[in-house]
Amino acid sequence: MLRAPSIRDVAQAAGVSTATVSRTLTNPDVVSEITREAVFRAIRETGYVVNQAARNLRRRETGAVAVLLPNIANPFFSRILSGIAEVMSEAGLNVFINDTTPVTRDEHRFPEYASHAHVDGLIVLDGMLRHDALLDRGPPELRPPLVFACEWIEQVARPKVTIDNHAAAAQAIRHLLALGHRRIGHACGPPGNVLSIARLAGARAALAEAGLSLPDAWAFPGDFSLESGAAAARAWHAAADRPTAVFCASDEMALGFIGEAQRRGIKVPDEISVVGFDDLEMASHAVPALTTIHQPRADIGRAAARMLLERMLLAPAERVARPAPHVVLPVTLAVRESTAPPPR
Amino acid sequence: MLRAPSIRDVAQAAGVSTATVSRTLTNPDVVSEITREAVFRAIRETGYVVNQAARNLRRRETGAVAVLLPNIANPFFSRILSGIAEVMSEAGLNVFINDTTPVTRDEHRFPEYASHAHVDGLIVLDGMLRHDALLDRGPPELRPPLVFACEWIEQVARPKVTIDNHAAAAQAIRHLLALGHRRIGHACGPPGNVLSIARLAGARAALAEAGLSLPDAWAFPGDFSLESGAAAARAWHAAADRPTAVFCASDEMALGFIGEAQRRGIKVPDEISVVGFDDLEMASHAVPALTTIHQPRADIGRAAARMLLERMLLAPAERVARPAPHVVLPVTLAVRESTAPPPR
DNA sequence: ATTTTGCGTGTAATCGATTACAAGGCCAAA
DNA sequence: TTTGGCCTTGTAATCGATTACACGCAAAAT
Repeated sequence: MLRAPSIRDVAQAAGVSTATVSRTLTNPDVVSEITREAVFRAIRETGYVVNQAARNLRRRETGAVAVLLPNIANPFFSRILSGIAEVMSEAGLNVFINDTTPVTRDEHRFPEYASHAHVDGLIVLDGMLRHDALLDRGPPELRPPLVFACEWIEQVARPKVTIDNHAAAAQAIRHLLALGHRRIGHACGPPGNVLSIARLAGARAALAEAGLSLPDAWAFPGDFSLESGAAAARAWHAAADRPTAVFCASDEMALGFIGEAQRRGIKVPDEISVVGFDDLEMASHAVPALTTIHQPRADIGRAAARMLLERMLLAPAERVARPAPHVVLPVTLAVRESTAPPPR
Repeated sequence: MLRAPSIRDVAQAAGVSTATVSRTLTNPDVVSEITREAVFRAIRETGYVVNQAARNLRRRETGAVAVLLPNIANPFFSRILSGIAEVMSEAGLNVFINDTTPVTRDEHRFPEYASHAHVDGLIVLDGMLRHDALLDRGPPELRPPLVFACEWIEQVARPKVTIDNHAAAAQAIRHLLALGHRRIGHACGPPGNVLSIARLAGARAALAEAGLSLPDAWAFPGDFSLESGAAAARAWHAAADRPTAVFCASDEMALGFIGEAQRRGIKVPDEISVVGFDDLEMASHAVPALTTIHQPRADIGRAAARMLLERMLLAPAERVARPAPHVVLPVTLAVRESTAPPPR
């Protein structure tokens, strides 16, 4: 029966003990040069690869971190993942990616991952996870360090990397106000989502500054998806009294909205201005190119990954005691072609 | 010092041996009901979670599979990943996702993952990996089972799940021919890529059937990206003698092409028909909605995952001996609004 | 010449779960 | 009463790498 070469085979081939092989691998400086060379040669000859399971068991760590996100298929997340993967692979850590809602939409599944037995750390991009699932897993010292990125859960005090959604939404609205719009609607994100709430509140605040308000009829329900953007466009089109501009909670919604509007013969931005949120790659290639809030997605991922690495270095007790930092990354408004002064 | 509860703690709490606890977990039928209950109660009380590293070490497996893909940020892959994750999580396996080109574009990095020490199986979605990296890793019995999905590497004989790219491209071209087009161009995928090659060849074959050919000047270079689609549109627009239809090797290219064309005042499909490939979600929401080849992306992922699970059950020697199956999933042409008879 | 210092290496315990094997208990058949 | 068999459980070896500790030897210090 063929078996993968183990550290013993290497030790034998090099004529040293397993301890020396192990040291050569993790701390080459402490062994003499002659031994080191012999060990490396033996490793090459035998084709030895360290057995991670054994290493992890002994070191009491797993060498992996997990990312929990609501939907892998959402292009918004992909660049954040690249950012995370970039930092983590530099640090020699594997990244598990876990979709929290593969089956049902509402009950965000909480995978076994949260446990120390599986990963050394956790990055959570899903604010809709049940917070008790995150908290009810044994004493805090035993739970792996966790950081939130983009979304978060109010009840769970942990480090976060986010943008200022409230201010960004206000900025989008102010852009529309500056163009002369007075009748402004909002295509909302999924109800209950922290981002939806903050963006709606920011929009409301900016409108209030100008002495305006957002009538309920102009707060179109949605869920960040293309389809819900299209639905918002239909609702907008069907309304008797309609706004001259719509701020959408995501680019997918904005693109869905514009597509549906154009399909109905509406001219964008001549008849309706549309602002998005995220700045997906598609935003600048669409016609009209989408005016939107640019999020530094790769930076968010990198920052979250670095913050997690930092927390992983802390002793458990210290980690629990230390306050959770909150990094807020700046966003910019990318003004393109989908916004213009209101008609007439 | 606080330590996670181990199987010993459970055994002690339940008043049994660790062997019995282990059996209760993996094979509940062999222990008596009374003992079983006691063990489960003890597990609940102690908050025990099995230590994966220890289990993996003993069982000589890792409980994880890896997916190697060229670019997480490409929306084409996301739904394939969902399909893979769905099947794998049902099977109780973790999925590592690994971007093979995080740093440099050309040298597709081959991660440590290919080794048995890290994963129990591998799904490769990147046909540009250096094949020697895949093959030069010790004796074949020791390498983890591998299946290709979407893309593949000719030199590496392994199970694959793909579509018939040649036939699909031919189908797209025939659709344009049926509309009356005689001057048809192609926006190509990245050079050297198996998909690019098959799609180009399929397009050529279908043109040849009709007694036509694809002039070099109408084979616009590209790399599947939005930007390269826009570049193709610029090249098309600048040409003195131009085709009345373009078949793009990906939806992103098609959308980039259409965007750039529209931006230059060209009407799609009135002045140029465009066909895509993939059927991304965006395809049906764009204006005009994109005529494209629909790929069953989730099915591809699921099929690849199932095939990998099957191979993982085989004894190493048998796996090496057995021929590699090739599953070809059917595609359909989604005819929408971006194609029409040629002008005049 | 003797002691000290320190470098390089080996021995052996350890991480936590699994499982082959042995053994004990109980009941039925002889 | 004894024997055989089944069911349940425990003992202990094992997976492969890491690391505390000890030891041997050579160079430096006394």
